[in-house]
Amino acid sequence: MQKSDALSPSPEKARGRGRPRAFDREAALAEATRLFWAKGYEATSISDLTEAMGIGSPSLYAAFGSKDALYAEALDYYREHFDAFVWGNFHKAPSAREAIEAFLVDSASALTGYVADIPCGCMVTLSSVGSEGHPELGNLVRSARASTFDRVKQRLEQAVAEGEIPASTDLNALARYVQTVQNGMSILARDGAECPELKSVAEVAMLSWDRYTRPTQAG
Amino acid sequence: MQKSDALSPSPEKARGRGRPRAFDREAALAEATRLFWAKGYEATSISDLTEAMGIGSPSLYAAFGSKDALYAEALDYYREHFDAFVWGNFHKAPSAREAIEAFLVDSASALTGYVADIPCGCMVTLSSVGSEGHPELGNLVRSARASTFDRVKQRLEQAVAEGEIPASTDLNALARYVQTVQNGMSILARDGAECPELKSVAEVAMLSWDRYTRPTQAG
DNA sequence: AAAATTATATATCGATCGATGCAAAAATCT
DNA sequence: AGATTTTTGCATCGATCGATATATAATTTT
Repeated sequence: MQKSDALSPSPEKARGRGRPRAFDREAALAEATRLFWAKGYEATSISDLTEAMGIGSPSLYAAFGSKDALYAEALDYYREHFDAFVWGNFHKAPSAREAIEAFLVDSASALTGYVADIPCGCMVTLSSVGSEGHPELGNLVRSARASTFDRVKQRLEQAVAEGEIPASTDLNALARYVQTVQNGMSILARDGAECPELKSVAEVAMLSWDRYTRPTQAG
Repeated sequence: MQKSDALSPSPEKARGRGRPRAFDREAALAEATRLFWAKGYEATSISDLTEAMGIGSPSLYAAFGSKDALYAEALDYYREHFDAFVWGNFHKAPSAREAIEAFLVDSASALTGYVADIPCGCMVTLSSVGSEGHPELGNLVRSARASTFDRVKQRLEQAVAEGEIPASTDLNALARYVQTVQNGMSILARDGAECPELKSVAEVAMLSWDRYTRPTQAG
């Protein structure tokens, strides 16, 4: 008579001592992700997390193991649930130019919170984890940051193969450039830049693309 | 007989008028700046600071007041001693285009530590102070970040006044773009990007300038 | 319904955080 | 010289950090 598939959440929170009901792990992870995203790893304390999740610290440790492990899971959650805001149209675009433009324009929207009720800036880009004291998490976020470059460069290679851009193009320089612009957007977004402002940045940035992918000017 | 006039700030070795065994305040501030720069505000503890400075915590508090105040002084020290690496040629350039190009190219050198033995990335750009818990310092670094935009935009306005670029140019978009590229460079530099890589980014970025400052294509 | 299981809340752990009180020690002033 | 001044090193403060042991209560099994 009880199916109890491990997640039958009730939004009501039981206040009694003891065991009110198994908390919703997914919802708690979502809260943790938002908190880490908005405040960063070090600035987010266990107290902050347990308060936002509505659970006690033993439940947190039983469910996620440690603060580090929770952050790692939050990173996965972030990439799984929010990357589409930035990369969705990129992957659907028929040409590299449209893909890059979609990536930058959609980044402008996503990073400023115009597409959903989310913190400003990219959780991965703005994470300062790894500067000291957390080498494992540092490698994690660094590799996450590197994936932006990888995706862009891979798309550029495809564009070369398809003849969209000249084979003589310096794909590393171009991909680093795109990565640089998108990274910079996160910082501006965190400081309060608005979506239209960043969209204009994206448009200006694309002018370099047009120029750079046409080495011999042939108007 | 004694040269200490008891109320003029010692110009040279910063020898306190009391006990000469007093530590070198300037050198200590330099160490603190480097530490904050490399590790960030929250990740740098008082213990880290006192160890690097070679003093005890009471001396630190007597000399600087608090961790916050020390960070504020470190920011001043940073701007006073290292901004020239990035802005020196910008201010000397005869045209806005050369100024912007110098700014981006010199940023590539400075942010990757090619001009001196300094941490990678910009202390101001990468500072996550203000995300939570330190509103005063947050405003400080935010305004410091805003100064990049202000300087660039002011130079663009001058360029319009001098007829270097069309009056119809969207200076906000262009200045935000330059700011975005330079901010992004800091993140790449922190992740280990090399100087030549960022210089190529600067060159690609300048292609947008050439295109954007010529609204009616007249190649 | 009683027993066994499970996950919670309370309370607290040692370590470290930023910040200070105190007395010893060194240099200037008288 | 001695008295005063001032910084330092040692020790420690209360608060908070991340993490855990214990006890209790709701759920599951028998």
